[in-house]
Amino acid sequence: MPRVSRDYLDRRREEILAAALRCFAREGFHRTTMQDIVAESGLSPGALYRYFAAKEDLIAAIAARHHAAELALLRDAAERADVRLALRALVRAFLERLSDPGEQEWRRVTVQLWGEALRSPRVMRVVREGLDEPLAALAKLLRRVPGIDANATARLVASLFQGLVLQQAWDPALDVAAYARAAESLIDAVLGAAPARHSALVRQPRSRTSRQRR
Amino acid sequence: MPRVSRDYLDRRREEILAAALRCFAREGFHRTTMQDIVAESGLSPGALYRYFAAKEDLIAAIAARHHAAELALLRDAAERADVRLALRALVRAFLERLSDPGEQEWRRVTVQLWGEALRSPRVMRVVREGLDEPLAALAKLLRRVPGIDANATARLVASLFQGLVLQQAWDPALDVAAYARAAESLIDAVLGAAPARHSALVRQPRSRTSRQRR
Amino acid sequence: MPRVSRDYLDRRREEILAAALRCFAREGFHRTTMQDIVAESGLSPGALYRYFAAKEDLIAAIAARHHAAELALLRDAAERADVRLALRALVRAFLERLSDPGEQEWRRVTVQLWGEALRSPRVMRVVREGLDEPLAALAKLLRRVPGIDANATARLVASLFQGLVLQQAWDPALDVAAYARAAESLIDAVLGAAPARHSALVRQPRSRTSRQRR
Amino acid sequence: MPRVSRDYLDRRREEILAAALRCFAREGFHRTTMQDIVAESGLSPGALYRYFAAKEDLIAAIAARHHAAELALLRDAAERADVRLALRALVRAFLERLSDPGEQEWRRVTVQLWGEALRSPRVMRVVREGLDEPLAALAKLLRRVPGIDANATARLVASLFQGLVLQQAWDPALDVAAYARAAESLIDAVLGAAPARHSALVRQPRSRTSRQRR
DNA sequence: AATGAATGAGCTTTCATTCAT
DNA sequence: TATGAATGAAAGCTCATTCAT
Repeated sequence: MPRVSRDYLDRRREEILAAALRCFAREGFHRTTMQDIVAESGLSPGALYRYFAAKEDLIAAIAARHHAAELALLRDAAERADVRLALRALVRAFLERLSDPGEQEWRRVTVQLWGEALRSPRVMRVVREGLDEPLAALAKLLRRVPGIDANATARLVASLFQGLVLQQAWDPALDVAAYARAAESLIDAVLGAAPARHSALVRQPRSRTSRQRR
Repeated sequence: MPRVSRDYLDRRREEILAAALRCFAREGFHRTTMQDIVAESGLSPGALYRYFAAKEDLIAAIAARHHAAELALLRDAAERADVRLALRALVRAFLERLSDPGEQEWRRVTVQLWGEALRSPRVMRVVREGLDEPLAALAKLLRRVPGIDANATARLVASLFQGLVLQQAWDPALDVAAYARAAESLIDAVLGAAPARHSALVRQPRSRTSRQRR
Repeated sequence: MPRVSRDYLDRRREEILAAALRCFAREGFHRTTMQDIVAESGLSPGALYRYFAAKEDLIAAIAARHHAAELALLRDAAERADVRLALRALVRAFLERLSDPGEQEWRRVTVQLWGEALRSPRVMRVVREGLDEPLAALAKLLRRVPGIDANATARLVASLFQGLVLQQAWDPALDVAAYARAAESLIDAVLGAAPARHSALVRQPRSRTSRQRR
Repeated sequence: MPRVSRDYLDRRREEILAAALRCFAREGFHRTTMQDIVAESGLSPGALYRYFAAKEDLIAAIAARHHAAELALLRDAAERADVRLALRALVRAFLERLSDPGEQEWRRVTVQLWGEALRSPRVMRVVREGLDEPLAALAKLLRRVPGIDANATARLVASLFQGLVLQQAWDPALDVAAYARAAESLIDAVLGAAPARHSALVRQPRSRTSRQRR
């Protein structure tokens, strides 16, 4: 019989994940100590361990949360009837996310997750699910396009997003909008049609400030 | 006046890097201890530290070596007169590398490097050089294609390779050849021509066995 | 909100300092390992580091404690109206301390501190405070004596104590009482009066056994 | 049958000791590595070890050299017929040494030696000889003064010198000349005579520059 | 005699996790 | 439930010394 409401517990959980995310983005998984997260979250070590039994659980939970959001975004875009419009919506949605400074922390952590998956079967499971489901959704969409290998092409599309995440993590001043425009041209070319107008792409707030990460 | 030849020293250095690479691929940077590398290399800690003053130096040296090889591969392909042939040669060369089981360790380490760069300015420097030079070479090549943003498109191409490395690291059974074929179709589409025959792509030695690492 | 009382924490701290003192006296700063202190204190390394973040902190804390006690002793003696009586009280108090076998460890550590100060700005600060305050108190006292350089003479007096500490550390069988008597004669001579009776000087428990430490 | 002259060997030995002294003065015994001395002396480790079989041998050799010079200085002064003149000559000679910047390194090392003696029986032996012989010479001199404890007073005099060395090591800007004057007044008082003129005391080159030793 | 690469025990410090209160 | 002091294995790295050349 819980002494506090389920809701309260969930909120605490979210706070911890948010604190952990900030730490991981700032210092990396391995340089972040549980004490750092304890300090960032304002909890005590004992309290923290009631919610997450190990450091790796934090990593996995963050990854799961992350991928759920991405899959939602993808499904949302993929519902469109027209393949081209769907892909374009996807590019635009993704670009919007990348431009959100609040999401930058996710980005940095994502890249670390990729490497971490190679070490931890636990993280690998989450990360692969995070890729497989989007791949399936993309492939389903692309199967409507004749003359292409839908599965392989889905992977190409995934690569375009992964590469962008990576390159932007390394260089936050990267011109995301130009990348997106080029990606749309590419999509148009593949879909074998005249390029559509790039109506109203979100403008990339290119922060030209020196990006240093000590 | 050194007691041993320059050559001997260089060989030792290479042996150490090879030992470190094996360890990093197996256990990850952070789970690999210097003792692990010492054991793997058959040296003593003191000897190891004569060659590399810190663990991070090993990481950076491995990255540098890695990128030099990749750049060479890229330059080699890019010297072809025809853009399409150059890109195709590049895809093929890359695919061959990926198929080489001896290179699998590099792949796994590469993905870790990506995350590590976010934490270590030292590694970031090496990693960015490892991207910037290929990007410049690709952009130079793509500038010959009218109507595209050469720089952004170069990044797209880089993404295709990065995504492939990542996806293959996660799943060594990935059908690299299918990915390559789809990439070539994509290139053809962008270059605005009828797809060429995929004459003799290297066959991917698909190991279908599930690989688990504790 | 600490789980244990402030008092408990303070006691632990003192225990650690006492353990460290024993180790330092026995083996010297540099030959004493943190593991030695851990073993001597009965704590774990982690616990030790909760109280003192570095080995040097232990040294500095011991020095500070030491000097506070000495300053108190000096101030106590210096409050006497008569200069001669004050100096004599000081000599006597000091002699008593030196005779206390419980203080022998402090002595041995003191001498090491002197050298350590030359290397560590941290220790130097503590050590200089430990000299400057007594010097000021002595000079203040000596300013009442006409015809002498109070500051320089204060340093002479300090030297008499320092030399005694040093010589006794090297030879615990040293005849401290004889040294003290000679010092009192010297003080009498300087103060330009007939030597007073050496009423009741504490007897030095001369351990004549040769002490060897490996 | 030596391949090189005895003289050559001796010169090498001296060079090594000089290099070691510089290192010890700069970094302290324990922070100085044999590699530091190797670098400072321009030799190789192997060569260094032909002359001194262990680090401690260097320390002991430096101490022995040091004390021989001091004893000579003392004997030189003590030869005088008049006790007062002898002591005054001693003070003056000592003061000159202290003022010599070339000797500052010895001073810093001396203080470390004092602590080191407590750890190393080897060093203790040298250090005690370095005190006992001067004490004997001083006591012999002071036995001519009636009504004093020659041995204890010899120790007082030694303390005056030890304290000066210590205090100057901590603060090179210390007014050595004032200290010497006060010491002479003290001697005069003890010898029961009117203070003599302080004719030509060596001037202390008071460097008021900030004395920092990192 | 000299060289300098190599040795390897041992150092200080860290940190994920536990558990008495 | 929450607290935070405690644990202790293990990490990265150093350095006095040796010895094959």
